[in-house]
Amino acid sequence: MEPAGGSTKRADAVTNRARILEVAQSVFAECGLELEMNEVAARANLGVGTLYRHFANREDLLRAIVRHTVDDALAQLRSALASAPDDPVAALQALVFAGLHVQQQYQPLFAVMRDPRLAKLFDPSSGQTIRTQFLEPVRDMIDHGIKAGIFRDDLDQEIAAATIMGSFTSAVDLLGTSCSLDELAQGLSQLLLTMLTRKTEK
Amino acid sequence: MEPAGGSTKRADAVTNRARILEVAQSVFAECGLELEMNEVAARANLGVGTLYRHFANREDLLRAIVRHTVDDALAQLRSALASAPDDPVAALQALVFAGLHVQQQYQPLFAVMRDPRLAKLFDPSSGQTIRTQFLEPVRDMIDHGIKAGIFRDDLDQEIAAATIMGSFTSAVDLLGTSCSLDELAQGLSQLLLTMLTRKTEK
Amino acid sequence: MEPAGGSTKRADAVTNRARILEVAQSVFAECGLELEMNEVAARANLGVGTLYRHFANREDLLRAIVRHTVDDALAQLRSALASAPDDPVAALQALVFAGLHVQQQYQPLFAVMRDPRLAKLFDPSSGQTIRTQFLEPVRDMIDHGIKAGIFRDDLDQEIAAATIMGSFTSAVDLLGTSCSLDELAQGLSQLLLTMLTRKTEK
Amino acid sequence: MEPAGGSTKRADAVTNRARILEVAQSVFAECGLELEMNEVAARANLGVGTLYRHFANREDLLRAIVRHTVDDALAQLRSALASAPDDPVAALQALVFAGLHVQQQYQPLFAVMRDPRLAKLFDPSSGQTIRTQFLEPVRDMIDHGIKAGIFRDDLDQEIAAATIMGSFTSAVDLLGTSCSLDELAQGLSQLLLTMLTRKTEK
DNA sequence: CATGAATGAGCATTCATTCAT
DNA sequence: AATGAATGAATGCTCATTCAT
Repeated sequence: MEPAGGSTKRADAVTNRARILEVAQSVFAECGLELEMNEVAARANLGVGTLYRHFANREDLLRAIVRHTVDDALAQLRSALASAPDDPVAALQALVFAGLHVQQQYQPLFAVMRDPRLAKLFDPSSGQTIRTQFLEPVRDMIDHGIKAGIFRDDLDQEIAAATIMGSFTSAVDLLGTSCSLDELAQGLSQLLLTMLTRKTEK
Repeated sequence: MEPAGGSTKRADAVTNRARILEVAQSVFAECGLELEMNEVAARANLGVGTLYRHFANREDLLRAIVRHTVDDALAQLRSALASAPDDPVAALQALVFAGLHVQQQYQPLFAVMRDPRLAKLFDPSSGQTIRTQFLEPVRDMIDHGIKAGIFRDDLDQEIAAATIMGSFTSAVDLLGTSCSLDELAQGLSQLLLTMLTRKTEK
Repeated sequence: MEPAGGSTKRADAVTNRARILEVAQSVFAECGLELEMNEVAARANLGVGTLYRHFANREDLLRAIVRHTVDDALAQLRSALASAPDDPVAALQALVFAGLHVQQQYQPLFAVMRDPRLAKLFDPSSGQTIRTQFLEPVRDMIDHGIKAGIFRDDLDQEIAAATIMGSFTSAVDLLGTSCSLDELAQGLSQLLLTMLTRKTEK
Repeated sequence: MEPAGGSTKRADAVTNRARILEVAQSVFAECGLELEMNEVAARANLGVGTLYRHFANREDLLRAIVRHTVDDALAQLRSALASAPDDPVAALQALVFAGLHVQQQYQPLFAVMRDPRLAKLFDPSSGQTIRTQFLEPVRDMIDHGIKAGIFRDDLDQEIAAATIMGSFTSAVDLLGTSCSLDELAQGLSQLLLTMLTRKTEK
């Protein structure tokens, strides 16, 4: 069994957890919650036992995958917003692009995010929380835009935020194969701007 | 095992498939893709054997459930649109309400609609197709609105349709527990109208 | 797969539980608490699934074996006592014989009876109770003998009962291979009588 | 992993086997035959690898535990007898006390002594032999008592010895929780003396 | 035709043992 | 010599599917 890095085995042990998580994520992408421990182990070129050394059980691994993915996705969204802190329109465009990108990158995971069984893996409370987390950056963006006087101030921010997040998902799911991500981002940004911006005088 | 209803077996047999499907749908609502054949049979007051007389295997049953659900959901959307054929704004409102309703009614199914496992049950192509079907009624509505001169004519109809469909899902998923469906429908209709209608002169 | 009885399969189902229990008991005799479900199934010429139809899990089966054995053993002891209700000496002799017989018959089970893990299979309370049950018939016998004026009335009945039960176990365990059961019963009866009976005048 | 004691490794190595055995015995006391190599190693503050340097495999370790325990138990019994070489009654009392003590101290081991699984660890023959060893000191004691003219000379010494040994086990198992060891020793000594001593003139 | 007992492949998990460091 | 990460065979249990009744 040759560790990918080619370095010594002992040194590998240190990074093994990360490697497993990486492999597991790709298995998850194919199999969803039906991810099999044997499959993960085989693809990681590890014995099952080694898997269990790093993750106490299947649910633990699943949780780790979700957390890892969600953390990364949120980081990408926040980083996009941070790139244009003073320009709400640019912020929206950056968010749309990042949102579509994340959606595409992690499509299989988000595809399973609404599965009731996924909720059971987390505290009953946090089940709702996971998806709700994604509203936060969007809400922030809307808030900034309103305060800057660029976005309409009669928006129901919750509903607007949910709609925006949902648009990323459906755009990639339904149109992702027929358009490029850039085209999608263009069109969607424009649409959402129409929705968010003040009506300018004719 | 005697059929619970007490009606004659013969009469039952005629409608058995429909009854099973109904039961199966409710089992699916609880268990999602983890639906068990024994469970369905038991709740339908049938032996497993009889279940297999109507559906060759689990995947078959799952496919039938999905088709049945999708058909019903589409019918509800179309019927909503049909209720206001000449008033684009009313049509949108009706569609929003129907969309949220359907989303809530069939949440477990739609929650799993993008699951990689579900996709495997259909032709690789039709997986995309199923979800794409839902765009059609929305596209129709937009089209009518544009032709009636009420909706903006510079819309990317595809993207708008996807956004609208997506908004139903996220609204129910993310806000469904904190608002009533009616409140949601109100707020969402307004938001989407802002997005769709022509800018009126100040 | 030919059912032992030669009767129809359906009819077998009725008696299957008993057959499994019988087989399981003999597997238990060899393997003790490490009894394997596969082993039991194989020896019963049944699939594992069938085993699980009759016993929800390994512990359930183990419990059933213990209960079955204990019940039978106790019945044998009580029946021996009942055979000489009015003659304490004959009752002791009958008890000794039955005790040795039961001990030999179920040696492997009793060998495991003190295992702490066995206790965990039952209510924490009944853990002690199982073995304690065996004291009852012995105590009864002693009591009768004392009331009949045949046995010494200065006996600590608890300790005497425990000693008698213990003598069955050690006699069979330690001497069972070198003496016949009858010889053992002879010798042991005499010894225990010496212990129990009043000292007669010289 | 540094040995906990902080002493030098070299010095540890010398006594390692003894230390491991001690630890293993205490693990065995808790887990019985389910003793785990990792558990033993961890409690001995050693890597598993080191454990395997001293005991070729689990069975080896188990055998060593049994031998060690049996040796100690026998030594305690013999030492008790040696404390009253000229007084058969005192010898019995000492033996009873030592027997109960040993039984309590090593209850988990003796509880499992007849387990079929344990038997497999030894030559088919020695399984019997181990337990038979315990008869020897008891037989000696009886013999002395008879020769001293204190004990009855019509005793079947084998059966008497087995009964005495068995009484230790059952007394502790069945009554150990409700009486103190001293009370038990008192009562049991008296009972066994009744059994062993000559009938004195009225 | 309906039934449900039987089947057994499949999966999560454990733990004795090995061996590169 | 000591270590403990890695291994994978083994085991309990589930559930889709079959088929004798």
